[in-house]
Amino acid sequence: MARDKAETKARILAAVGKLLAESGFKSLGVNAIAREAGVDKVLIYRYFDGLPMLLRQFAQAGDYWLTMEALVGDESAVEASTLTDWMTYLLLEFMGDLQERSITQEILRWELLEGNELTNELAQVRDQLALDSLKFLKSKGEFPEGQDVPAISAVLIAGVVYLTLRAKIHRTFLGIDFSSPQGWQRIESALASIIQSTLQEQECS
Amino acid sequence: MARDKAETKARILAAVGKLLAESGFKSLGVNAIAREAGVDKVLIYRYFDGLPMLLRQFAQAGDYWLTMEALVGDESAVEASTLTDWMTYLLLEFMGDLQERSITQEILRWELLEGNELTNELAQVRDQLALDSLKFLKSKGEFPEGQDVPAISAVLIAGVVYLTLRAKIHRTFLGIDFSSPQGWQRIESALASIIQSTLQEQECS
DNA sequence: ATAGTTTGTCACTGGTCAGTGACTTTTGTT
DNA sequence: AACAAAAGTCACTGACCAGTGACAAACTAT
Repeated sequence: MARDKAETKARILAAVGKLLAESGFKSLGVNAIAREAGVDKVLIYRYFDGLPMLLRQFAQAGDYWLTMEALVGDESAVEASTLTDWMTYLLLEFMGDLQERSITQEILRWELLEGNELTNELAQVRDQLALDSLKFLKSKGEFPEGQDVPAISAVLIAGVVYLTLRAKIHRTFLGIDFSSPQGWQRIESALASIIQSTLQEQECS
Repeated sequence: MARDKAETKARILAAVGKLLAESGFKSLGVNAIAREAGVDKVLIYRYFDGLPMLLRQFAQAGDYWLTMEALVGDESAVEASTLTDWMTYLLLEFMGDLQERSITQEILRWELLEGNELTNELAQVRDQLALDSLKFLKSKGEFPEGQDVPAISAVLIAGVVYLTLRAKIHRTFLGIDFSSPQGWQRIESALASIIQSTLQEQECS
């Protein structure tokens, strides 16, 4: 092997991503990483000072969520006018994006079992994204009185995350089939419907 | 130790529950179970034919969810009249109950990583409970047209499960503090509000 | 070119794990 | 009392794991 420290470090970092995406965090150990990278494990200790520091470094390179920029960078391209439209748009985009991100899903699974360098980093960026989204939404229209929009968002996002994580393991949940686009279609409609009903001002009792 | 096969089997099963509740499924191995039960591990193979069969047996003794009976056994004791009231009542009871069930939570975590004897059993009972609930709700009032109540329920239940599992590991989610009763209060209100808005017939446009 | 440092290889320790075979002790049956 | 089956003990294998120390090869600065 060519003696190239930078290259070796890159291979190790890449191996972390590949293992996470393909086999999950369960099998993410020093030995497995070294094997995957085709590198001696002692280099992990030498270059990264152990697994925790390696994970921290991996986290920093992270690109685990879409950004507000990518979401609404060009507002005019999005067909949404009302607060309801925007919130629906953001949540469905978030869901679609999450489904594509194997690594992010894996870190979210991890987060349910223990906190570590990776999950903390991910959680921080996620919360920031949610905060930005809420601020953005506020600019699109006043939140209805008496509705705790952050709490409602938390419930819906939590639901989306759970369904996404679970769908990778089990086909169905509560009788809904998540192996078919129809199942996801029902969830999308349900989300849209919930947002619409909940955010709409109730002028008549 | 007294030579009592039945007693020994009971100790082993009890050890599974204790380990699950206290240390999670990660540490649930043959060695750990035998150690916890104060029993030689070879007996696990002799009496249960290995870990998978032991888990299956553990699952059958299961009492992992509340039953419809316990929920609405005495309907007159519940202050709920409308469909909305009932659905809110069921979901909040479900949430409160889940928070108390360490073993169930642990199996739900497990379910997000892999399927096994325990998670399959749990999922089956859970789905049956949800089905019964929906049937019960239907007896309390027609579902509003154009609303996919099962899908909406799935989203809300998924959200509740995710928030419950996550709260055991991290204090906050999207800025909401789940270590305080106030945080959970906000979630409860949000759920009630979502159900109310979504199920309510919209007579005025 | 030579000395020192960096890069990478290798072999090892001590620990945990699942699983098995051989053993002793108790119990119940005849 | 004798014997067989059941209950429980013990010691071991082979595999994997994290982490470390000793070493060889290559590059660099003098």
